[in-house]
Amino acid sequence: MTVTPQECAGEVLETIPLIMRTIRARMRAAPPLNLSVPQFRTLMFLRRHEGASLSDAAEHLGLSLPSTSKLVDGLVAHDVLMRQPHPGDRRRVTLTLTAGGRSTLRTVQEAAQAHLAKLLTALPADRREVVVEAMGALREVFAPDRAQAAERVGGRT
Amino acid sequence: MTVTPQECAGEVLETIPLIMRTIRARMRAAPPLNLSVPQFRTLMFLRRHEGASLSDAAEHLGLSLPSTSKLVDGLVAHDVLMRQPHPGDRRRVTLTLTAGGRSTLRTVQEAAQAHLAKLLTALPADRREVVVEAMGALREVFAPDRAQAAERVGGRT
DNA sequence: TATTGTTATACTCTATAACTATA
DNA sequence: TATAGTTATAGAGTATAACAATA
Repeated sequence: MTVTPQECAGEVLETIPLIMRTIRARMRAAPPLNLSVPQFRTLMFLRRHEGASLSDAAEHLGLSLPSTSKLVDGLVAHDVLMRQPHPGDRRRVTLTLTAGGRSTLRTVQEAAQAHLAKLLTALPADRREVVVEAMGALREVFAPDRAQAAERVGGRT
Repeated sequence: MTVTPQECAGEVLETIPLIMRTIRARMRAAPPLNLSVPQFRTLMFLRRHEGASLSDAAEHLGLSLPSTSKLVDGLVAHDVLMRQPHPGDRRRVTLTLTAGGRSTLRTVQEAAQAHLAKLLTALPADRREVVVEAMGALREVFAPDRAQAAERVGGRT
């Protein structure tokens, strides 16, 4: 069976928003902080890129600078993120997770991942493998710079 | 290689928002109407379910009734959707695409799908097949009622 | 009383345009 | 002049709570 790009695109268009809905709902429901998906992604990025600038974050997130700035406003207001002056270039800001932010992120990530994992137990292992392979392929297509395997919390030990 | 649910969940959590970002951006950029993803999904649903009620749409979309009502407000304002009284139960509304809405939806869907398809040509056919299989598996998990193959526009002929 | 939908209110997400401060 | 970021403005998405109309 040969799958055309059009067919593949149709499946993606049908399926991704559906999954997104579940991810969003779970993220918002996860204590201790009701993070939105963009907020979560911002924290994930900053955990991997300590002290990144606003522009760095905007580029990674695929958002405009004003949107990113506002996103950061919210995170700072919730005390999970710090905006600090950049030593050496006073136009820049340096973004860093607070200790609480680090802990919140860990908790929320584990909760969201655990919830998805629970749903995914409905699939046999070989179909989960297909899903993992597909996710890799899609990251190559949609974000060639981030095509490596995702971070694994609670994965094989 | 055995893939644990946790690993699989991590990959999904990393990848889906990324793809979603691209889908959203393309949808908003597609003439003749800058549809949001929820607006697009609403129209897709109503094309398949002529004359559905607001509650039907809300359930399919996974949204609250007030959110759905507001979503419909916007679509009606753009003349792509009609709200009509339900004959026989005056509490209900009957949602129907306008002729323009039908045409707009077709155009936007084809444009979005074509854009994704173009990106997906970067994958060899066997990896696209893996993606299609994975989408099917994920729909089974996240929307058991909609696990059939997606509608295909421009697929194999 | 239960169901269907809308209004009120309050956040977040997102963009473009205009602006400030620094290099 | 170019770069980094913020503020102003605007529209969409989303929820809960309160309400209105109909069954």
